[in-house]
Amino acid sequence: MSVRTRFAPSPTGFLHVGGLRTALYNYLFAKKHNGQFILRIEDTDQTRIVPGAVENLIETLKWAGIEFDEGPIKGGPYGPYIQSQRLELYHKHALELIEKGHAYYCFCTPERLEKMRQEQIKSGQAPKYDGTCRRLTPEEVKKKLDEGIPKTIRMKIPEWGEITFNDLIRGDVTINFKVLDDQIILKSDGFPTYHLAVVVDDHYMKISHVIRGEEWLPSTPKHILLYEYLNWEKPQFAHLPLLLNPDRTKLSKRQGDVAVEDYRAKGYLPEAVVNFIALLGWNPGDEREFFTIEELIKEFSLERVNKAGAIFDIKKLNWMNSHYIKNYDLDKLTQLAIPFLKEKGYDVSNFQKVKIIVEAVRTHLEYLAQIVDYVDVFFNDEIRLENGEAQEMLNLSTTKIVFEKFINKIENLDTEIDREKFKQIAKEIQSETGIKGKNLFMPIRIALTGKTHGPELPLLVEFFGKEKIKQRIGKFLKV
RNA sequence: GGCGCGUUCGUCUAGUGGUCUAGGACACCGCCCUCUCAAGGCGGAGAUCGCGGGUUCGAAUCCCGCACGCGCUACCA
Repeated sequence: MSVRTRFAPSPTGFLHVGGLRTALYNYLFAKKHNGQFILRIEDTDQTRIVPGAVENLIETLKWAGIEFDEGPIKGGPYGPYIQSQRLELYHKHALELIEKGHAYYCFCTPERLEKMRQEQIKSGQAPKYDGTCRRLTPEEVKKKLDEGIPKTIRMKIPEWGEITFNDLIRGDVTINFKVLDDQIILKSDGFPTYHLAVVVDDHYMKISHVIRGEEWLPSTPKHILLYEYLNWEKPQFAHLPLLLNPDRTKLSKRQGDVAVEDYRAKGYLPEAVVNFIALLGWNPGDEREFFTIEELIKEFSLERVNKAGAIFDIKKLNWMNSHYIKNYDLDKLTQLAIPFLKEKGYDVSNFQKVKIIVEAVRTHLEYLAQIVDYVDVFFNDEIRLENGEAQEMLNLSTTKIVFEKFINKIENLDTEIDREKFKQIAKEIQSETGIKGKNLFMPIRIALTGKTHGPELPLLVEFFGKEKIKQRIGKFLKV
């Protein structure tokens, strides 16, 4: 049987980093086994739907490099892949469950249910459906149905016994039926709840492995029961540990960014985000840390997924992202950096110049949005000495010689200056005058920028070009 | 409250009975490199393996209990 996994988010907003990891693991597992990865939209709660969320979800997965084989828009042999378009299927099987005696109509109002729950909690009991409608006679049911009273359908949980299932990550898990509720599987608005929809869809879509968050572990017995009631073959289950806030609660807003889009907007690279997230809860068993998505596919296995939740450590993500920034294709990186510069009003019309800037400052960046903190030196034409040390360097007796030589050599250049030519010139000045090291370079840096530290000098020189250099150095030569 | 799952440096983790006086990475500190700032290289500090009992010649690794954390307990997913 071929491996088929799925990522099944509800379209309630942005893609959460935890969701991205779930999607990634599903994708990696499917691809590792030459299987298919399916995207399915679980929009059975009509009250929580956010317009545009599906498009956004797809776009974000695409950004991350996670491609699905079947899903909304793209289609596939087992569609539609949006649950709100599969309602008849859920109805059909809900009815089948009633016929087989595994489910029943419930006419209890939400108000009564809520009141019942409150009383149960108050008296120290576990909140649980009291079974009122489970005990209705067929005649009573027919009568209420004929009267058109709003109804839901509940699945029957056996009154005693327990169920044990094997989780690929946690091993055998046993849960007693006593603690399970007669869950509503079809709501009064005609939509299924998660429990019915997930089982029906996973069956029809031939999902072989259900890989999802740990929050689903306690309700897995309900799903297994449904498979058994419907006489369907069960998939394998794997429940992933949760991603946590620094205070160990479930990763959430309010404690930093949780939407993948937030990271994208700040200029985190998709390769870095995917690499980092893959390592939160999984490791290759050796000490490698950097992986392309292809390498992840090759290495991934559920056996090496951890059981305990992992704190989302932004510092380590920053380190990993900075590593990717340092090694990224410079043209691509420049393209990605341009919007941040543009937004601050910097002139980005000359791509080659911008490229020099990016090359010069990339070692400082944890994420691209930070680039604007380092580029002032390239765009500010008003040179002002930043401190006494700068002045002291300029006062050095050797400085005047360096400046004169430098300008002279620049003027004799029949082409524009670049980093290599600058290095050559510096070498010449050194051999001709004996001035070297700090006394040679620092005055030039200061004359060009006013500052005693900054980007690599050869790149600054290449960026400014002959004219600007002559202007700036000339200014200090006159004084 | 009930049920379930989990627990190795601050964080991500390696570890499946002896090679663990517990390894790697991030962050932190120092040194080297260097015109500067970064980057990079090298090194340092940092974990009584949640606690208590067992089993065993020997336990981070197996068993039991406890504690703590998290999750679930909806006509939400």
